[in-house]
Amino acid sequence: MSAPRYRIAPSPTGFFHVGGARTALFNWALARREGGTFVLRIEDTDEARDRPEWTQGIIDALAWLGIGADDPTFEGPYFQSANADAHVAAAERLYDAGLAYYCDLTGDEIQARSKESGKPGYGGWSRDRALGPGPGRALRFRVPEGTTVVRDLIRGDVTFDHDAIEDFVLLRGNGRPIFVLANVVDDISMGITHVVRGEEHLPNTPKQQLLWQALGHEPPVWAHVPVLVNESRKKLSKRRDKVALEQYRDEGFVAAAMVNYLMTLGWAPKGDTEIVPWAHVEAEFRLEDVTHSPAFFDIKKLTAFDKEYIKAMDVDEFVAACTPWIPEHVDLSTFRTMAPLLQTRVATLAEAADMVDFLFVDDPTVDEDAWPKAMGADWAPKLLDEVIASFDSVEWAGPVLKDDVERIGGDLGVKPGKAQAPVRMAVTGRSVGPPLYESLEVLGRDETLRRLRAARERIGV
RNA sequence: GCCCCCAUCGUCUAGUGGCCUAGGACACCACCCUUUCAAGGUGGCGGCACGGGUUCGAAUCCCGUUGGGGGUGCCA
Repeated sequence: MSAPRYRIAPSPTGFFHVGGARTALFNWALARREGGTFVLRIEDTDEARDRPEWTQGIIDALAWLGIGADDPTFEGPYFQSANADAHVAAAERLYDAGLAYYCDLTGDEIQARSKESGKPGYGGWSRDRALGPGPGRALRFRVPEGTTVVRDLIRGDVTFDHDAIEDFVLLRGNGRPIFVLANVVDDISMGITHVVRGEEHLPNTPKQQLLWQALGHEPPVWAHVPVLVNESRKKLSKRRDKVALEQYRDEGFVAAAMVNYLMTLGWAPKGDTEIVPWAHVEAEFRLEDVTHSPAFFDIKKLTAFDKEYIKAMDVDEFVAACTPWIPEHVDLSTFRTMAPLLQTRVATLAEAADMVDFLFVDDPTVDEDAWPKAMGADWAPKLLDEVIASFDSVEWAGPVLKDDVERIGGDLGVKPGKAQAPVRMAVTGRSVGPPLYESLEVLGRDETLRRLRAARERIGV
């Protein structure tokens, strides 16, 4: 048997759907392991052709996931529209062979007839009228009697009665091919052997299989993966759900985490951990093991995966990954010394710079809601006064500063956890953040004292 | 309406007739640790939709019910 060829056929709509991303990953894993190829075919439309950035967006999104154009496994992108002549030619071949016929009924007429007869849909009105091609006439496929069995690698054999399949349109009245036709013709001409796609395509599969056979080819191996749903178990939609892969990328999710998480939707690696490297996925993933039921795309769990991946990075890797979100005014070497403290604290790469931004601005932005709680205690002014006095001359090292603040707090009858609060608020402007004394060490004596004095002044007497 | 798919903790899943007193992960809760927040550690909560079969034995096989989802255009 020759090398398998997998494909995805996304329609460019301005963003890449996370569900499409998962399907791509499934195909990619298989193609790589089996020494096959992975074909990207854009199901483009007139509108999309005027917007090359949409197609580029898909390519960029795939590249982010690690599905790269520089890998010989990858092929494409191809464009459906480039093959339009072949689609029409195939349709005409079917007409010549008597497997399709022309029909002059309009949509309104079909509806009227359906209403009159009480039977929904197109009733095969023009089947035997022997109409030739002509303006406004659509070419319909003559669905034969019988049944079609779709052999699905995930779902097993699914039987469809032809009675329930209409004589569907191949060419529109204007002569342009319809999606199903184009899809099959392209799959055939590109030598696709495996069609792994979303479950929503399963009901249309018998039509495609019929077309494969009518065109004289053995149908490919089918596999329909469960859809991704939202919290109300509806298919993820652009309108109400966060489905654009690009959005997660821009918010600072780690690509490897996204890849790993997406793979666990409908499939699970053996063992007690779901956090597994791609190499493991590539070696272990089997379509036969894919779940049958829809999966909820859970951002909370994605976030948990992201934290794991961020924690596991080495420092340089982490700093490099954060770079796109680090503003100009941030000193990179200072950021790097703080980095290990951030890695256990941030959920996304974008949060890191923000968490230590107080180190790099003239004055920290004060969280006014948190201020009263941190500064309101009656011992707070006194503590600040003594800390200021002591910090003026104490050795400037984190552990020393810690002992100092805790000693002063202790003298006032305040526990270590509470004692640091006013200092933290004064210096960082917030009640939560990275470890305080390490931050002070990095900030330096002069700036720390300046901020402490400013805060003390704000409290007044 | 018709067709198709699906059904294990809140969520993602393991489970392919005895290993199941149904396992893990995320989330949640509690405690420990602790300079805030995290991280880490320990423990807890929580599920086979329902009803019939088949079988010595069913989460697992069959049938039905209910529930959910998808498809059904001269859309892609």
